[in-house]
Amino acid sequence: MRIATFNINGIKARGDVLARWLDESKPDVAVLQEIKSIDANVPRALIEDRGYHLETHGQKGFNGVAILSRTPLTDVRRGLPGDDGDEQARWIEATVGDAGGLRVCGLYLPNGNPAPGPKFDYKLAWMARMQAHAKTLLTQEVPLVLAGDYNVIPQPDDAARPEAWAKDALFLPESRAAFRRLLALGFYDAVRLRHPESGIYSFWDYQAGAWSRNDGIRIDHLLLSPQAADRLRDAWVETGPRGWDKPSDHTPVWADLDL
DNA sequence: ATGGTGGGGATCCCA
Repeated sequence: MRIATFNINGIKARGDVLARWLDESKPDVAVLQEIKSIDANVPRALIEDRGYHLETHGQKGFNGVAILSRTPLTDVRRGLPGDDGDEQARWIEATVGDAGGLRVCGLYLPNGNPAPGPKFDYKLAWMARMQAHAKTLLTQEVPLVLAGDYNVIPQPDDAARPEAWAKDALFLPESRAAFRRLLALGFYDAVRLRHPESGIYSFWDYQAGAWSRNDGIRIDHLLLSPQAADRLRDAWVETGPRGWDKPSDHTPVWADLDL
C-alpha cells in the first residue's frame, strides 16, 4: 500500500492539480494539509468520484487537514489532544482497514515564525503535545504513520542553503531538538531511511525562482512506528507536481508499505 | 538590505 502526504496550499484553488495527481499517482491513502477550507466547501465530489473515502478537519481561511483512502476510514479523531482551547485545525487521524490495521495521522505542524515570539512558543508547545500523543499511540504496537508538513528541517543536508534558514523557526535548534525527541520515541523517518543522500527536498518557495534554482528544503515527512518500518518497501519524494501549472509550493512525499 | 509570490477573504493575515 502506497501512502502519500501532500501540502496542497488551498484545496479549492488546487482542484486541477489534485485531480491530476490522484489520477496519475493513485495513492491508496493520502493526507492533505493546508486545505484552507471549511468542511462544507471541500470539493468532495472531485475526490469521491475517483473512488476515495474522505475525512476532513477544516477551518476557515487557514490550516485544515484531510485523509483520503480507497478503503473505508474508521475511528476518526479530529484535533491534537492536550489543549482544549486550541482552535487550529492541524491534526486528523483514522484507521485504514480492519482494527489492528494501519493507523494514519495527518498533521500540519505550526510554522512558528517569527521566532522568538508567541507563534514560536505555540509551535514548541504543539510539538510537546504531539510527542505526548505519539508516545500513547505507540503503546498500541500497530503499524502507525505520522505523515504531514512538519515545518521542521531536520538536518543541514535537508536544505539547499542551510545558512539561509539559520534564524528561521523551521531550522532553529529548539525545533530540530523537538523533532529529534519525536524520533527518539522509536519512529523512523521513511525518506531518510531509503535516501541517505543530500538534495532531497519537498518544498520550494514561490518567490525568487526557488524551484528553478532547486533552492528547496525537506519539511514534509512520514514517521513510521517500528511495526510500520518493518513493512517499509520504499520511500521517495515525487517532485513532478511542483512543476505543474498553478502548483502548490510543496510536493508529495511517499512511503510504500507491505500491507 | 530589500523584495520577491501565492491563497483566502476582506481591504490584511499567513506562509
